[in-house]
Amino acid sequence: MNLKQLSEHLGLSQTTVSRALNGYPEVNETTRRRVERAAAEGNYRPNLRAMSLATGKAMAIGHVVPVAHKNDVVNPVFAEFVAGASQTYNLHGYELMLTIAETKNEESIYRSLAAKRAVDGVIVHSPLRDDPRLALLNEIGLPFVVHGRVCDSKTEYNWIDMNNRRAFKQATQLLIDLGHKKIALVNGQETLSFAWLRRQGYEEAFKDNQLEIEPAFLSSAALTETYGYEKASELLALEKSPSAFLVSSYIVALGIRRAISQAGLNIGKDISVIIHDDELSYFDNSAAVPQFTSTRSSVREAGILAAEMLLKQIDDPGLYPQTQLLESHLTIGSSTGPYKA
Amino acid sequence: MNLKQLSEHLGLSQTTVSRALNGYPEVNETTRRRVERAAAEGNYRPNLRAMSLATGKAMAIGHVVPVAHKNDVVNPVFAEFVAGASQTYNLHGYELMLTIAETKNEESIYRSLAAKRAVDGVIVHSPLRDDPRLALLNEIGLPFVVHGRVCDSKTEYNWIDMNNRRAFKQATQLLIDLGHKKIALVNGQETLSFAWLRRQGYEEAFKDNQLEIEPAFLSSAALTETYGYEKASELLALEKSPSAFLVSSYIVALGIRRAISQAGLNIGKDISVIIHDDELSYFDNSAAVPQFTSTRSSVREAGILAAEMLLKQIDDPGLYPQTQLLESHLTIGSSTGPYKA
DNA sequence: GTGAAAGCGCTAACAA
DNA sequence: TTGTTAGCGCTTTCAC
Repeated sequence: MNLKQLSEHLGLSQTTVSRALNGYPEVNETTRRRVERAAAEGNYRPNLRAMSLATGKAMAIGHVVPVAHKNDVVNPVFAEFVAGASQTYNLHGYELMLTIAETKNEESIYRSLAAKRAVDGVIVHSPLRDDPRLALLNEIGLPFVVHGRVCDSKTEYNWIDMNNRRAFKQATQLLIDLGHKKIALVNGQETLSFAWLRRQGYEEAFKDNQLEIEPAFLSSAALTETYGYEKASELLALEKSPSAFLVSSYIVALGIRRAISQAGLNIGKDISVIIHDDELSYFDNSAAVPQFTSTRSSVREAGILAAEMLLKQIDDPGLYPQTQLLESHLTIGSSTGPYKA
Repeated sequence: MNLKQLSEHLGLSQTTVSRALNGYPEVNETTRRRVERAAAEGNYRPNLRAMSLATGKAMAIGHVVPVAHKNDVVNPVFAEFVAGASQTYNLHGYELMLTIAETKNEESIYRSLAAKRAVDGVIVHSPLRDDPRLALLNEIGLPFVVHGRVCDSKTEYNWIDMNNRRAFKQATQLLIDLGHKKIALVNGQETLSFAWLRRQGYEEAFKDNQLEIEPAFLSSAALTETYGYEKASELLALEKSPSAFLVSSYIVALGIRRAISQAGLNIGKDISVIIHDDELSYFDNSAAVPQFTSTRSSVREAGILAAEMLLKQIDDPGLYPQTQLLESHLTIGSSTGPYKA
């Protein structure tokens, strides 16, 4: 059923039917009712393509997720974030257009998205500390919101982020409070903003407590199980091995736990582990009462907010730039007393 | 730059330019070159909306991912699968339209996707044992491929799946070969096909070895860390507690490991754990040499194949139905010798 | 309050 | 080999 058929069926013009359905005020209320009923009965939905051709709006938002290498981990947080965004788009009649981009084609993907008029704006995922996409998107004039931050940007832009720096500072502080001094940070690639900020938090806590950082305890790589396993094996074999691990991802943590088991050590007895992932945070120490908190819902919340931000931007370009910093909810009951970050 | 401008610039008709760009054979090769160069220089890309309005093809595929509850885990396999599919779509000029659907609106989402002419076909994720979506999609005539299988379907349909039944049968057999009899299966919700098939594999292995299944060792629920933790704690507190866990997801495994640590047990010494996830599979037993294998790439492969299947279907509806069963690659070196499933 | 008509940017008969 | 013309299904002036 299309507009023409519907209007013929009703004995009205396409114009009137369109106006009735789109909430124009000049339509007679009785007519509107009649039209709405017929539309519902006929299960009429405007053809999206025709609509967007006529209005010049794509009615779609692009999410471009970069993948560095063929088999790299697609950021797992991403799924929840997107779920939130999707919810917002549904509410506003927008579609979500997903593109997985290998870094080499990335520029052409954004350009072609814009040139094809496929989307009205994009969400930028996995920002780098100094991300060339900002300049690119500004150049082609495509509205965007960054999920995360670009640390080294001189220009302003829309972003929404978890407070990674603060979360890791507090997690580190917790371990220090428990008496740990040899804390290994098993981090993501520090060209990525989130990992860089997490490391800063770690370092700040050490500085605040006038403790020295052991360089061998800092590591960063793509967040895979294998990385966690190999790094932890290596560190545990050291003469001066860490008494605690602060881990940037639960996938990595799986590997770390495997190495710890294999070394014959016991988490909570011989060693402490804190996992801090946007999706999942917990503290594991048998001296404590580990209280698990998932932050999953706040990632989804971030997706909702990012999408709203972007739609607002598209609606009213004057709002630029908007920003939001969300706190991570790492709730832990520990032997040092309840801890709330 | 649009077609009109480009053709005026070239002194040709829109038709010729369009034909040249779309590879029609009747175009003079010299003209085609000229057109292609001008198009590249002007960075011309056809407006997707106009194109799809004219052709009647949406040039987009929908991926509809169901989420049962607000904070349910979005299947993590999904990201890799989608990455594969996305790759295929890029190659064929299709877009990937993502929708996160709460089960209650699901029907209307499919209907509206079809009515709005937003997509030419859909990939169905997370199929149930008896999934009402098959009938729905057949009714509205939207081409589809199921990622997974609908066990109880009487009708034929396109699907691609990992061999869950076989993988879990073999994993169970491995544990049995190692001498385990008390094997807990910590599974996903068995209304979902994949979990149901995994359980069948588990049961088959028990039957083959004439072993009795302890009902208390079978559990199924949404795949969360908390579920793993609570279920394992409960089982480990039993008088007759399991000596091995066979786990359907690495997120759940995280919780199980937490419970095992807390119970003062050692994986590989007191207890064995096999995680079998489409994304990630490994066996953890210190008596063995645990050799880790990620099956991540085969999930991506499945995405590629599913997308190809769907595009073929759209191109030629006569091919219906197509199916593919992929084997899980669980490669393990164990004390019983190398094991290849 | 309603309708006629033009146009969004492309493709595809049909003509030449 | 190229061009003319008529749509695709909607929105939106402009006129009534």
